[in-house]
Amino acid sequence: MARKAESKLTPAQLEIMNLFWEHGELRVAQVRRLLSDRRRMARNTVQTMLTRLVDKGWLQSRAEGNAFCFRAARARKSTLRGIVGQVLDTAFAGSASGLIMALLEDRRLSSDEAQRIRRLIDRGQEEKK
Amino acid sequence: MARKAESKLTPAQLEIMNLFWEHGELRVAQVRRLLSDRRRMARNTVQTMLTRLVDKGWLQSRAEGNAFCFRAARARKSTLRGIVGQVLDTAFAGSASGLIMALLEDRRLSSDEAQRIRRLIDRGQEEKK
DNA sequence: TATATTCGCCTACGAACGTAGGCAATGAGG
DNA sequence: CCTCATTGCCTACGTTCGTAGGCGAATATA
Repeated sequence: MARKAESKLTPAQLEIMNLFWEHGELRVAQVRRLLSDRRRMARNTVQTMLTRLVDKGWLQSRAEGNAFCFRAARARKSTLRGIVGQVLDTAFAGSASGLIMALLEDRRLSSDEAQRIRRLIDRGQEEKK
Repeated sequence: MARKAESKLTPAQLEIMNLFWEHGELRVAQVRRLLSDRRRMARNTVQTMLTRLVDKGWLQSRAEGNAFCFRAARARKSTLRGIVGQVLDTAFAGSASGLIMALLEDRRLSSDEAQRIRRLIDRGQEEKK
């Protein structure tokens, strides 16, 4: 599949991408409205960001009547995988346990989450065999 | 402790900080030499980056003779914790298991690492009680 | 029909980054 | 004493990011 250069997303861009992954297809005004809860910005700011995200291949746009519809061009899953991989390499020298250690220092897990994670690890181990 | 605004490190900056966390106190020329393995840059480029890192409180400098010595001003551990926390919030909406899931999808763990991580989780759970 | 709203597009601007050139001082070697 | 390499400091330049203003077209509304 040759992931193409993965031009890292900034936090603000990621925040926008999250909207698309959650809501599917959106128009500029909708993005702005959804975003307004946590981050107020002018219409043109949103427009610019969307345009740039299209330029870099994170969004696709489709003309619908007089306006435009945007939607995510890459899956959330693989994107997050890329982000984690990036952090893993640059900050933790590839040590997954190092990363998880930092994670656990920062946040206490709920028993529920701990359980879930344990299952994930076990499953990963099984597949490997 | 009031972590002060944590003005995020870029990948290049993190690469430099890693050198300081590993080697302690360094001068410009040394940084450049250590860096040259993976990233060749002019002396002044290194100098500029160090100056900026000092400005932002990531490094401290100390005059020694005619030259300067730099060293990390913040601990590696808390910095990494901050980075992970940032990713956790912006990309995974605070879901630690989501992050770990992405991690496990990207890399197969060695049995060794899996074991270590399980221990980390168990320990976290014990402390909580 | 006249006015207000919505939208796309072009342009801009300050900050931060990565990159680096050039100059002045200082110290080492001949 | 003169020359050369090292180092600090100031300045600069192209790019990306976040922010947004303004113009013109289309659409809705009075």
